Amino acid sequence: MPELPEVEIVKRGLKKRIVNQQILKHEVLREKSFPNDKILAKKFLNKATITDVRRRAKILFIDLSSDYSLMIHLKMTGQLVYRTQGDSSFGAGHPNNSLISNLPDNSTRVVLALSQGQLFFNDQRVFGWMKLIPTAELANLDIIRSLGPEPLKKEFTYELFTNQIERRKNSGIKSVLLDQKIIAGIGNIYADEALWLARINPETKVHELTIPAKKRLHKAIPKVLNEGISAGGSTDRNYVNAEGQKGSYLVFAKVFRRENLPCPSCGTPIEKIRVASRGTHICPNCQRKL
DNA sequence: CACTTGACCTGTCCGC
DNA sequence: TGCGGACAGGTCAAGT
Repeated sequence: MPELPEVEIVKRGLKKRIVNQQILKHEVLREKSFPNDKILAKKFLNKATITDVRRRAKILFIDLSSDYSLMIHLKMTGQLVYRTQGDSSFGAGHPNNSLISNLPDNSTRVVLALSQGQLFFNDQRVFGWMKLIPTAELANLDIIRSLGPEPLKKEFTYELFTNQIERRKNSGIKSVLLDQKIIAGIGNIYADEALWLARINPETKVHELTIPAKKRLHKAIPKVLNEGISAGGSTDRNYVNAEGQKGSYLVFAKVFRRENLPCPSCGTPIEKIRVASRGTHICPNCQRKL
């Protein structure tokens, strides 16, 4: 579900609302979603104050005054929704943005009671997780250390981009874009969008890419990610922001989930194919194989 | 080592 | 309406 733009939107929403609040207690409705030592959780989670909310790749960190952090991965269907009691201001956003009306619901896995509201970790498919980890140890975790560069940071130069993708020169470019060790934060939606914008067939091997194609792709990646953020994230099914509102339902998407609709560039019907065992959307005219 | 595939879960949608 | 199968935004552990 959530890719870099969606996780970024959740981060911003949470940061605005929950920093400086105290965690009064927590309730784990599904063990797999928060597989922590219970004594540890009681000691370092309850009574702690939230000091910051951060993001790296698709992973969120909620830092605590106990020097521990909640590390959260939403995977496909995870949501983090904050509510205050009887708050009527929610839902005042985009007119298409419907709101989760009842919480907890049948996908709620963990509830944090905060001093001024409640934070719900919902996750229909139970692939996501949250873990309590000493803040100082986060950067040393394998899962963090092995991540590729953040594509919206200055460090994401053309040279770094090509060095990274050429680590997998015999793979198809789409599967490489999805590899978090190569570039952090791209998922299935933004991979398809970036490849369309760069006019590259997703099955093209990295070593077959021309220099102009690589330059187009390097520019396309931050462009589509920023568009996603501007649109408030994209909602295919489950994604909602920290207020429980959906994103702009893929209004910015040029190919994703638009099979049989005309390509915005040339009018050819978009096709849905399978690449690296993922649903993949292309314009067969603009994104021809070499 | 590089690369691909199946598994993890639950819900929904589509065709029969 | 019911049932089986395919599919869904992500990542691993296995396999070749």
